[in-house]
Amino acid sequence: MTKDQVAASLKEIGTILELNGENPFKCRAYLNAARTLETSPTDLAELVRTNRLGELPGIGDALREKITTLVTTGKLPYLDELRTSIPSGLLPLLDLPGLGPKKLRALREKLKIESLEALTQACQDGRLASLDGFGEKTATNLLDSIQRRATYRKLHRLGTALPAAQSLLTHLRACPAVHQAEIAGSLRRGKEIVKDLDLIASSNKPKEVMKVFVSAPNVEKVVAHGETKSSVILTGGIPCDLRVVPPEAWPTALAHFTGSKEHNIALRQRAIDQGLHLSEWGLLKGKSKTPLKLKDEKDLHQALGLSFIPPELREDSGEVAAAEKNELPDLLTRDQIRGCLHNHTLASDGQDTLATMAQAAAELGLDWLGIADHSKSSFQANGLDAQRLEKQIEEIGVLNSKKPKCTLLSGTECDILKGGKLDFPDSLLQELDYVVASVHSGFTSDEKEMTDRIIRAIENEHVTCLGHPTGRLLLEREAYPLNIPKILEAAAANGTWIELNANPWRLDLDWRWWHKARDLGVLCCINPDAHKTSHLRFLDFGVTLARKGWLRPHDVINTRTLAQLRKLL
DNA sequence: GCCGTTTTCGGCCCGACTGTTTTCAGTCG
Repeated sequence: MTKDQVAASLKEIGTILELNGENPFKCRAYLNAARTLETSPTDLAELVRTNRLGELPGIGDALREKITTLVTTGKLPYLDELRTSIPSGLLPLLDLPGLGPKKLRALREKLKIESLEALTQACQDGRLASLDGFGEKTATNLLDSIQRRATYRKLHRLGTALPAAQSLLTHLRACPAVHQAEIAGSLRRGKEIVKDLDLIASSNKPKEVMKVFVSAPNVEKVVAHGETKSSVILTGGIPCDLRVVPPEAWPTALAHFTGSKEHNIALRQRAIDQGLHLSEWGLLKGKSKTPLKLKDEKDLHQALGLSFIPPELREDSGEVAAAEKNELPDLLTRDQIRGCLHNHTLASDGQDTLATMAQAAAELGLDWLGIADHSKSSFQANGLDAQRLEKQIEEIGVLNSKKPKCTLLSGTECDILKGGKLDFPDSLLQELDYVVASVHSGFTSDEKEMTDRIIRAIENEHVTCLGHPTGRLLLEREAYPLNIPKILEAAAANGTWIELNANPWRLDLDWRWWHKARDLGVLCCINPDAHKTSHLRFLDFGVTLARKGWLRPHDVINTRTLAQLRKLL
């Protein structure tokens, strides 16, 4: 059983226990363990084999035993038994906003509700409203939730969420009552997928700010409208929360609403250990009612004995311990990016010419731009054959002879065929400045086959960089099965770079692996995979995700000057 | 169910909003 499958099983246990009215802390222990596994970059099978599971935080004897059983046998009698205690239609009901374990339990015991249909019926015929603790409003809201279910459940890619948040932010900042306003939540932490948008503002007139917020042009429905907190659904279905705090609470509030939840818990625990009390309203010393004076988040972290923790790192994955020892990495920044390697033109499936792409890259401040059009086996993308590629190499030579602001490099995005053979012969590959090798076919292979296939390409001396390593399309297509630790080791052994594909649909390799990759000595290449000039801006997403993966400037080849790059190549 | 250099038992982050209530439980982030 894979790590994600084990994590899903633990989550299921925690949820069923909640529904059965178990001790909430016991439930949380299972949910915490699931998260620990999901975020741990280590190989689960390896941990089990070497009996080191217990070293993970939050995993004690009971969980170690259950995880071991899951990994080695693929089953868990305890979970099977739990499943028989609840009907299959019950769990999905928990996804409805406003319906938690306690209410669902009451509905099940008093009204025998065990499915969406039964719930809808009870809301409509008045039985639900007549229950203790329920009422008319609850029934209406639940019916509304059921109707909007698809919308509420939707997740959103960074590429769509960020522009929506920025436009709301502009709307808020135009309000004179607003002191400061910022994007918070998972979006500020640079998550590749977000559930909702979190905005925060400081003001002495919160009511006015809230009024401006709920009446913003792209608000479709107001879910909650309070003095300091409101929730809306935007057209397109993205939920958005706004919190408004007085200006003096800005640093603690910004930190609080940026999260993550787990990071916040770690910080609050740290505050308690130091005789302090931390909440969104401020940092209090002992029994004092007056918050310490803080200028910004840096001040807050300092007051807790920490160096400043950038938002991207706040996932409770070692950042607090590193900040305590002043060992946080000096993260990559956008202005350090000088070029990128994986871009397309009209020759294959891109929409702009070589010259236009070079011009656009220069306008973004890039010194060098690699062109890597598809190879011949990618028929669907009008891949180049040897002859057309030779012609492109010549064209690039001509353009470069005019000494443009941004120098072009000749490359290819060469298909890795089944079995690991490349789509072009070595004799052609060696004429190029570099080679990005990617998989575009045969996604149904099993893990071993796909891993071997890719490693064979990594071992080819002409392959510079592995393109979009897992082939995932966020919220659309799963990654193909791959042993990523093995891929990373092969890349390290052969000096092959790994792409961080910055297209918001991909963001592949996933940020969760980069810390490990970095420690293995694997170099990262951030690539927009641009199919038109406007896509070059995807580099911003790439930088965010690289930061999230703890990458420093020298871990990323995009920071090299053209001369340094040529030497490396 | 996990955890511990004050604790091996008794804690486990903290607060806003809603809807149902006359003081609070449930849900959410």
